[in-house]
Amino acid sequence: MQYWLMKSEPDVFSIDDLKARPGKTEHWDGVRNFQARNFMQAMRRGDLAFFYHSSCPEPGVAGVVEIVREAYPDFSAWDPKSAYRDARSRPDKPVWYMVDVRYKRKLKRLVPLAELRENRALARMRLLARGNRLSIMPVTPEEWKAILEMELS
DNA sequence: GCCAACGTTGGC
DNA sequence: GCCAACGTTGGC
Repeated sequence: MQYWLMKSEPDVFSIDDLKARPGKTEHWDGVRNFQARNFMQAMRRGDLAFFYHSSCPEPGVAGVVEIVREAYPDFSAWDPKSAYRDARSRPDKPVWYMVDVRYKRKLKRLVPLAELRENRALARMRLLARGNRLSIMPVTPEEWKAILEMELS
């Protein structure tokens, strides 16, 4: 079992949007970065991920989701109406992949990025590394635990 | 294979 | 809106 963090802009898709979804499940499309894609392909059913809100007034960890379907081709890449369209990826030769996630819960409060930066237990967390732009990344069990503790403080 | 130019991410 | 940092592209 592995832990992950997945970024989403809440204006586009928030933890509340996921919660409101039929079956509380959604496919995580639109990842167009190779490193992030590779991490998604390493995800396994049952893995847990933090749902992180980015590019918004208060960025931070908003909730927990479960991976319920492992990587499969991201069909938005060949949807002419999609903003994520990428002609390099085709049904017979997909380049981009997505997973399905299911809502588990919202944290009791949003744990803001600013607080994560203050927690010495997270000093080496990938999310906090200088210039980090990855939208999908692994989280260590220690980091996972530390963030869940912050939820209650 | 190098690397400059460009586009994007994302915090502030 | 600004800008630092990074990934990608494309000329050579």
